[in-house]
Amino acid sequence: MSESTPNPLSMETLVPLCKRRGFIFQSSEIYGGINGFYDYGPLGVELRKNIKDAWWRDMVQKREDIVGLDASIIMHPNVWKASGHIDQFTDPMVDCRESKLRYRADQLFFSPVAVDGESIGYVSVMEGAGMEEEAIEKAETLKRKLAKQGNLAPLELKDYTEAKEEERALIPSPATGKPGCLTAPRDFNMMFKTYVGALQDDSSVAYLRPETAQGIFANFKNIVDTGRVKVPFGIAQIGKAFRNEITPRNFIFRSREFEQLEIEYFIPPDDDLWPKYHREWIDTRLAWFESIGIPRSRLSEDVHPAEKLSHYSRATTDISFQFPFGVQELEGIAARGDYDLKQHQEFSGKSMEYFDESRRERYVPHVIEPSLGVDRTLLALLCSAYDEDEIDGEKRVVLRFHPRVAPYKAAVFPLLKNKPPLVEKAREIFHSLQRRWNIFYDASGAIGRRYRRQDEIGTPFGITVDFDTIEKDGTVTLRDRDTTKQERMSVEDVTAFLEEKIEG
RNA sequence: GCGGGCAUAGUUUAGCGGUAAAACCCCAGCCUUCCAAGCUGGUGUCCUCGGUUCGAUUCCGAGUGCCCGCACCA
Repeated sequence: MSESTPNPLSMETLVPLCKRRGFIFQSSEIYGGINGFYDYGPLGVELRKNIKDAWWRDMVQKREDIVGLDASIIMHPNVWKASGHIDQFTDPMVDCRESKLRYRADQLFFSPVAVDGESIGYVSVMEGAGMEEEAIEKAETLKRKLAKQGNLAPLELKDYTEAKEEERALIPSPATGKPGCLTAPRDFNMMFKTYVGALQDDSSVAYLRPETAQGIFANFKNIVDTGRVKVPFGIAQIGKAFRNEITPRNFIFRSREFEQLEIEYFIPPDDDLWPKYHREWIDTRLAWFESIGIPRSRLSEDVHPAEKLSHYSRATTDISFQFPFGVQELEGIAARGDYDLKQHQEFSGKSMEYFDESRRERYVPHVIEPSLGVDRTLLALLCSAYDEDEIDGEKRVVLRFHPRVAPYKAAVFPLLKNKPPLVEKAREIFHSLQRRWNIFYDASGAIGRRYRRQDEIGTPFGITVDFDTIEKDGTVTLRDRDTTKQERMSVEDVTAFLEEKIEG
């Protein structure tokens, strides 16, 4: 669509447009705003809903092997113990006051250095392949600096979370080598905490879910028992999730409240099977992005290197999008093995085994997880759709949304507002189309202005009632957003035309 | 969380120690037979709270928000 144009959109252009046209507002703006939360206005909510509907239609309703679910946001706290979020969503962080660098305390290692039994200080290194050699080198340097003679005692590397307070004063920063400038480890738990019931004590603590996936795993047994599903099959869910991000950034890209579109696709546990399913899902998802108007040229596959994989993951491939602020993840497609179901089996004491009739055996299925952010997709759509061109020497801003996701599918105009027969006919056409789609009606201002207004909110078609419509042949003009070309067609043909463009 | 920058109308900006301006947008009306035309009218707590001052939108402090860098990001 707009692939040929360079489209050098900056966030400084997009954010005001989103506000001006009612797509996205900062949350609680009248109170000064709240960091990391956003509200969707009249057009944003339509765009959002169209993304979710398209996904649900294509991933759930049009497939025989996927069923839907809508689990609650607050679940039993043990769900998060089993999933590992209570322990591992907490990353103890350490700041270096000198270099302003930040480290994860569990990735930072230190050791006392002793020469002939006399302690001469500490060394610190970052976790990594050569960290032991690096530590020895640093210890030698320290020994030379202090002009000590003798034998270096073997180093004992421990991670920084185990450092005692008196040790922290002596441990140098790995960057500057200066002792005592590292802070104590501080916890950043990313889960929002709340209390269930009237009593606000430790027994009533609950969490807002940081991902929708666990609601699916927690219902696996229910769906297997009642859903008439057979492996391989998937469970899909759309819902809000919450993460207390340290630094929300880049508009709605990383916010503290966001919505996920997730599928857990359960497959047999054979080691040679999952790569095939993983690949299939990557291809399915890429094709879907293209079907809603995100050009393939701005999408890429990023394979997570083995050493950066999460503890549960066998392989993760991100589908990334070229945002104005860089290439960033839209969707993660992870091969999660049987980690989650096994964890819930252990913590709940309930069997998560599935009986495979065709193989006459029981197993805990493995899973492929395509996990997408609605808000990120919406931002990617806005970035893909935004374009500027020139009509008769006038600059035009146009959002070239695919008709399927466009907030309004068409706008209906009487050519002139002060001629009642035109208005009457336009209202009639508007009401008739409105029964099926979200349609805009506008009578105010010059016709050119009305077209431009619709261009800027991405309405793909304009339908104008003029004197030929009421006096001659009953045809209207249908104006195309992308080309600005018009063609005449009968009112009856308009419906078929729109249907073809939107649903076809 | 750290460092730097910024905050005036819906948007983009100007301006001043004496209660604020332009353009565009938006709304209503007039006019208008297809691409932001014209005319008339309308819409504003200078982010918040403190301090200095006779007087603060302006100077100072704190808070909040936004942007950039670092770090973090299941």
